[in-house]
Order: sequence, then structure tokens, then C-alpha cells
Amino acid sequence: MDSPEARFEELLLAKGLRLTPQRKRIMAEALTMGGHFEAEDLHDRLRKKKSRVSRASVYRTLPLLVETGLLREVEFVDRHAHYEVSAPGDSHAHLICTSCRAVIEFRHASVERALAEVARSHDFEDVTHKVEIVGLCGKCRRQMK
Amino acid sequence: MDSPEARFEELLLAKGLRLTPQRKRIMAEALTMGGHFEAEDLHDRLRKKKSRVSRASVYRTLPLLVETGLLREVEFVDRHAHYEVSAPGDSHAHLICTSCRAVIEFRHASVERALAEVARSHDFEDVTHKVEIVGLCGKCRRQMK
DNA sequence: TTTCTTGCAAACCTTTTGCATGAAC
DNA sequence: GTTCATGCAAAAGGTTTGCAAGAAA
Repeated sequence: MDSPEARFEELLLAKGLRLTPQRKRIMAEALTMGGHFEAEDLHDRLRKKKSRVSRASVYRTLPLLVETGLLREVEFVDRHAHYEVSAPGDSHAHLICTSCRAVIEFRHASVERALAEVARSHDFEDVTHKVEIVGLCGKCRRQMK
Repeated sequence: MDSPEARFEELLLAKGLRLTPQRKRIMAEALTMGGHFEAEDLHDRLRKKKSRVSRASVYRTLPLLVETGLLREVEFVDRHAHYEVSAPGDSHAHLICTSCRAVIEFRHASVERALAEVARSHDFEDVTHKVEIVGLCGKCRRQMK
């Protein structure tokens, strides 16, 4: 597997796009973001570093990073985009508590296996998938009683 | 299982809310929507029927219908809410083609089973879950080559 | 030099909200 | 009568876009 930089460059090349300092900075910073983040978080971090990149460029670059596979879009309870760094082979999903808003990651081979089977049986190429269980965590459930 | 009307009334009662003509109309119309729809679609249909209900009331009522279990929120590729009528026990998920935007429903018992197991093992109550496979359908994949 | 990219600010679009009026209970 | 809901229009808030200036190839 190539380095992130190389993969990003490759995608840009393939699309006839240019490798600009802004895109480099956005990519580099995105890869250092831990956990989930949104466009605004990334833009803030860049601004604090005096890495002058416009909000528009951040918004324009994020989809490219997703396309490259360096980021993944996650979390759909909110109505705006959330991202996380995408470690290949490290697919996971989220349990979201509607009461305390906790987000618990989970990994479960049999979910993955079942989804792979679904994609195969529908002649569908699974580029990415999103799995989210929305409900109540044990703590909140107990507090309600 | 009670009728939709009864279930909705029950929820309103439980929350100290009122059964208004607007809420009734919105519920009735929502249940006749086939496939996926958005708030605006529902509002349009009501307007065409000269069923005067404000957009605000539609937006305020949709979450109540989801809470009642009459509707389900689906589809998260777009950034705004999509709904579908929720037939109990008829949980299903979606394959979404990023090229032709086709949305294919699928049902797969082993996905359901795996998710139930995940919820159980995390002491989590699964109120609803969302499963979406994003990628390329067979037709688009072949056209690309 | 051509084409793509940036940054800015304005536009967009869905959703939410404040407020006065009106209706359910 | 109280409390809640409605409708309107305005605000909100994330995201997109038109455009002129500037940079990559």
C-alpha cells in the first residue's frame, strides 16, 4: 500500500487535478485528526496553525480525501458531515445513544461477512458501507426507569 | 398491533400533546407516500390537496411519526432527511449506487441477526438501525470499463 | 499560456425558531 | 381558562458557488 501522499497524488493525477500546497496541508492535517471530526474542526485547526487555507478549499478537498480512501464519512444522526481517518481493513460501525449522545464503535466480523454477501448477491461493488445502531445505552436505559 | 391512528394518539397522549387536524392530515398523507420521500414532498402533496398545513408543522410532526414507529428515517447519502413508511418487522437496508444514484432495498436475515447480537453484547437497546452499502451497481461498473 | 485552484463573500437549501393568533382540552 | 399548536417569516447553519486574481503544469 502506497503512502497517503502518494495515493492522494495518484487520484489527483488520474482526475487531471493539481497538487497544491493547500491540498497538501488539508490532507496532512486531516490525517492527524483523532476520532470523528467535521469540516469546521479541520478548518479551525489549520487556522490556529496559521496554515492559511480557506473554508471553501477545505470543503472542496474533503470529498477528494474520501474518494482516495484516506477518510471515511461516518455518523448520520446529525444532519451534517462527519469524518474519520480510514484505516484500511479496519471497518467498524457505531452504536449511538439518543439519550446521552454517546457514540460507541464496534467491530463485528459477522456483520461484515453478511454485508459482503449481500453486495455479492446483488452484483454490487461495496466501496464503503455505513452501519449505525441507534437506541439507548445501558446506563441511560436504567436511568429512565 | 393497534391502528396507526391509535398508536399516534397514544404517543401524543403520553407526551401531553394534542391531536390536531393538522397532525391527523400529516399522518394520513405520510402513510400514503410510497417509497422514500422528504419533508418537502409531503408538504407539496398536502398543498396540492388544498390540505392547508404549514411547512413548519410538517417538520414538527415528522419526528413524532418516527417516534411512533410509523415512519423510519433512511438514506444518508444526501445531507437531508429521507423517510419511508415503516412496516414493523420489515427492516431492510439500502444499496446505493454512487454513479446512477439507484437505491436498491435489501433484506438479509444474517445482517439482522448480527446486529442484534452486537446490540446485546454492548448492553444496548436497538431502537432502529441504519445499514447502507455505498458503491457501484453492476451496470455502472460495466459501463466504466 | 492554458487550465485549474484559491479565497472571498454571497447564495443556497433544508430545518428551526420567535411570536402573535387560534385551537384543544 | 390554560396550555399547547399553528402559521408566518425570519434566522440558523452547514455547504456550495460565481468570480476575479493567482498558481500549477
